[in-house]
Amino acid sequence: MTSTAHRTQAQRREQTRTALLDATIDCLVDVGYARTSVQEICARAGVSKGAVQHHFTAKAELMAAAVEHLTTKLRGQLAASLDELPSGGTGVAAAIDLLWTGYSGTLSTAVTELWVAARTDPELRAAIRPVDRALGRATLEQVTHVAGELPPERAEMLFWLTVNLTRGLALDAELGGDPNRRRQLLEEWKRIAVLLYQDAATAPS
Amino acid sequence: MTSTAHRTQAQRREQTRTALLDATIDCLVDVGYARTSVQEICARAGVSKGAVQHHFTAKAELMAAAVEHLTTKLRGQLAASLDELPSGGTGVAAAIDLLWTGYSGTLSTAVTELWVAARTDPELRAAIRPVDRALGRATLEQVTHVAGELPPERAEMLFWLTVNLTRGLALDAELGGDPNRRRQLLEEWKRIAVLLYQDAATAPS
DNA sequence: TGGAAAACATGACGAACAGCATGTAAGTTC
DNA sequence: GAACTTACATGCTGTTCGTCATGTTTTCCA
Repeated sequence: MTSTAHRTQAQRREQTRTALLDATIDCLVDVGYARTSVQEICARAGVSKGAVQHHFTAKAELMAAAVEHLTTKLRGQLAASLDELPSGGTGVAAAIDLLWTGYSGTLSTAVTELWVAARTDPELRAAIRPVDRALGRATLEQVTHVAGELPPERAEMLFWLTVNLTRGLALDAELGGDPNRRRQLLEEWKRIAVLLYQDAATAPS
Repeated sequence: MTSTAHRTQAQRREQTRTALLDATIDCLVDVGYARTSVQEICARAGVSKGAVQHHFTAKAELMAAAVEHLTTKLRGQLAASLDELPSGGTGVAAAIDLLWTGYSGTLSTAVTELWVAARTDPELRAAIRPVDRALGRATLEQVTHVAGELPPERAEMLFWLTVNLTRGLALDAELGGDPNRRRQLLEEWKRIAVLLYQDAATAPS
C-alpha cells in the first residue's frame, strides 16, 4: 500500500484516479454495468462522491476513462506473454491459448459489459471504438510475427477468427456453459488452425 | 390488428401478455437492459403498470418470461429455414449462413443483452440457462442431419464452433466493427468448414 | 509562514425507479 | 341480470440514483 503521508498533488490525483478506475472495473465485473452506480464505485475506491465529481464531470466520462484504463491493462497483460512466443505451428497453438486466456479473464469481462452497454449509449460507444480498435491492431501486430512464413492476410484471418471465436466462448463462459465443451472446442480450433497454417505454409494459394 | 370487441378472458390475457413481452424485447434492442424500465415497457405495450403487476410478480419474472418468448421466436425463425437444407458441402455452408443470420438479428441482440445481464443476476441466469440450452440442442438436432455422413461428434464440433464464432461476430457487429471484415471472416470460416467436412467425410479418423 | 489553489468530503435536491394498495371495467357463471 | 372473478388502471411510497452547492483538508509557492 502506498503511504498517505506527504504526497504531491500529482501523486494524490493519480492515486485516487486509478483507485476510481480500478473500482469501476471491479464493479463492472462484480455487479455488471446496470448496477454499477457512482456510490458503489466510491465505496470500493474509498473516496467520496465529491472526488469523482472533481475528476470526471459526469458518470459517462468516468466510464469512458475506465475503458481506456481497461484496454491499457489488457494490452499490457497480452503483450507480456505474446512477446516470447515460438514461431511455427506450436507458436500458433500457443498464441490461441494466450488469446483465450486474455479474452476470457476478468478484464475482458468488464470490456464485454461496456461493449454491450455501449451499443445503446452513443457517448460510451464513441469512447470505446478507437481504443478497442487500437487494442486489436496492437495485438495483431504482436501476433503476426509468430506466423512467420504465413501470408499476412491469412495470418490476419486466423487472428480475427480466433478473437471472435474466443469472445463467443467467453460469452458462453459468462452464462455458465459447460467448461469441458469449451475446452474441447478450443482444442479442436487449435488443431484446425495448425492444420491451416501448415497447408498455407507448404502450398500457398 | 386484433379487434378489441368481445374478447374472451383468455384472449385478453394472452394478448396483453405477448404485447408486454414483445415490448420488452423491443426495449432491450432499442435502449438496452440497463435502461429497460417497467414504465418504458408499459408505454410501448400500451398498457399500465398494473397490468404487468398482474401478469408478473416482479420485473425479473417479466425478463424471464421474455427470455422464453424470445428463444421460442428464435427457434421458430431458425427451424423454418434449417428444415430444408441440402445435405453435403453446400449444405454446410448454407447452414453456417443461416446460423449467422439467426444469431446476428435483433432477436439475438436482445438475447445477448439478457445474457450479459444474467451474468450478475442469479435469478435471471436461472431463467435463461435451461431455455438457452434447449435452443442450442434443438438447433443442433436440426443441423446434424445436414451433415449426413459426418461423424456426429465432429458435426457437433463444427456446429458449436460456428455458434460461438457467430456470437463473437455478432458482438463485434453491435459495437460497429467493420462489416466487410465480418463478411470476409464468415466466408473464410465457411471455406474451412467445407474443407474439414470433406476431409472427415472422405478419410474419417 | 501565510495565503492561494488544488484535492477531496458532506449534505441536499429533483428525477426516476420498482413495488404496492386501491379503484374500475370487462368477462364469466349461474 | 346479478353476484363474482379476472383483467387492467391510477396514484402513492420508499428508495436510489446522478448531479450540484458548499464546506474542509492538503499541498504548493512566494
